[in-house]
Amino acid sequence: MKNLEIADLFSKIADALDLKGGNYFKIRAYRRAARTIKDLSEDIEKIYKEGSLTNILGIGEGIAKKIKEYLETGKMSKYEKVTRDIPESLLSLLNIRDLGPKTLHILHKELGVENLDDLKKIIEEGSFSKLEGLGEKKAEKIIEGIRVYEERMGKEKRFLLGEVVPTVNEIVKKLKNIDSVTRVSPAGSVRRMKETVGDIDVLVESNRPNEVMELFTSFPEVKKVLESGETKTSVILEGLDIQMDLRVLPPESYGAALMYFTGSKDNNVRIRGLAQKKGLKVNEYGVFKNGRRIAGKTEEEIYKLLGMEFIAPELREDRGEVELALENKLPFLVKYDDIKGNLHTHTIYSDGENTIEELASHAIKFGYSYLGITDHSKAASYANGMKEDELKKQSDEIDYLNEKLENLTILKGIECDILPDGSLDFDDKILESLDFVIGAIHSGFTKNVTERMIKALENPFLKILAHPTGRLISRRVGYDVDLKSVMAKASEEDKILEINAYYDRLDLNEYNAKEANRRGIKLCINTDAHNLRMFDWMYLGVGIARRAWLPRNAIINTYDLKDLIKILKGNG
DNA sequence: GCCGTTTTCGGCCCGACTGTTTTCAGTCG
Repeated sequence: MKNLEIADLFSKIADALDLKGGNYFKIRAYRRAARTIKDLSEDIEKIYKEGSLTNILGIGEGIAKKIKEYLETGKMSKYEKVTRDIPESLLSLLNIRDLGPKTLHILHKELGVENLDDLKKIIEEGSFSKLEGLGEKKAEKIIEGIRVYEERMGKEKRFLLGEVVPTVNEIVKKLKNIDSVTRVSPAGSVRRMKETVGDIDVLVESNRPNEVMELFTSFPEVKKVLESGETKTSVILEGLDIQMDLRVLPPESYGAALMYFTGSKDNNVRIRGLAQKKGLKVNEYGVFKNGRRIAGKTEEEIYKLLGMEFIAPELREDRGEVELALENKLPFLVKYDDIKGNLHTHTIYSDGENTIEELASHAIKFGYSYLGITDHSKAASYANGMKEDELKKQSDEIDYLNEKLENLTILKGIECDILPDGSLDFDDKILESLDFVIGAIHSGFTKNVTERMIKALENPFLKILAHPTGRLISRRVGYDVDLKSVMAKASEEDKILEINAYYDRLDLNEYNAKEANRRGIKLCINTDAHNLRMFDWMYLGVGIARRAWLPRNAIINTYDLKDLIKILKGNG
């Protein structure tokens, strides 16, 4: 897949043009194309060969031609032309906060800055502040920007969604406790449930913004205040060292502001353009007609006024959702409380921290009607995998508990290792005695993974394939696997793929989940819980499913027990 | 560079905060 390479080229073209003071809209078009291509789930080469590049929103004749050139020759003359006189070391300086294209262009032209060392030097020497329009304060801001930039080695720092949500919830709770605050909501990529986020946006409804800002900036969680005005305050938080932007707006604007600060940027641009054609103006204060506000209290009334369906935050990425909303054709998404059970959990029988009974009472607290117990099989020695006799003992315990429990059914499952030869870790006879079998690869990540998965999927008792790519977002790319072939097999054999909701896995990711659904493959959202706290991750998995536009019936653990068993037993 | 149910040309979202300024440009989201 050359998607990322190509996206990167367009992104650099945009940066280079930006630096040279090129046409704003042209730059925006390149940036948008870069983002779109980066987000594509399909191989761009395949799309090119089908001749359907220009069917993609934001890719027209010009950009399609450049993609064609790159795919056929390995070069993109436009890129080479615009970056000829701009070293890459200069372009990357655009990632420094408070140092934008205009300033960098001047520094390059007037003082010959080409890289980070040059930049540091001219600031130290004082020649920076001598330039017109630049002063000491600006220099200080850029020095701070350089510090952060170096810490991140020039890369954009992203945080795992699951990593920041507890902090967000904590701060939201505190903001709600402020007297003059009537509504609070996370916005931005946190609200859109992106698997990684760059910063935290929170929106507050209040008629006393100054009071809110003052209280907020004195929270112990706040490490440093970057800027603070009447409607917007930016800070760096303790611990995660993440930027958080707080916005405060009055009730009549809260919905408009929520919509705007939720984004995405591309979605906003599209909505505002749409409004403009209808003779309306949309900003974070409301919808205006001839200067008069006609909506803004809630997102719902704004969408309605614009003649479109409500768009769930998870869909707001400008991937065609605006067009569908106008035609009332948005998918009916799976909801967070549609989930009726967790089907991948571990107990003290293998590497979990809790007993079956403890998990069961926790599942009841979640309002679940079933719970799948799936401890590791014997090959998973690192995880204290179960031998045959332990599995039997566990089975007896589950029978006993099921007699006792009224509102929950415990299902007998196993997370069975897929061995190096693609066979499963227990005999078919044992597997047959269980309610369902999850297959998983836990060793040999680079050894014939595709073949092993395909062979395992042929086993009639394996129903669910766990964490199909094996990735850990922050730590490893995952198995060396041809997911397309695995999906083809899963579709043929009527098997289920897991969305593992553990916050560092989120595997399948949203793109793969969408592809699986397109192929008619059913999915299952599990938390892979090793303790009670890990049940909480379920909402992350549902977030992925919603971002993948999945309807409820694509997810088997939204089904009633009766229908679920039919599927797990292969009669569904 | 992209795009079109008034348009194949002429538009392209809109505002907050800061610093260096006396009215605005740059940066960010």
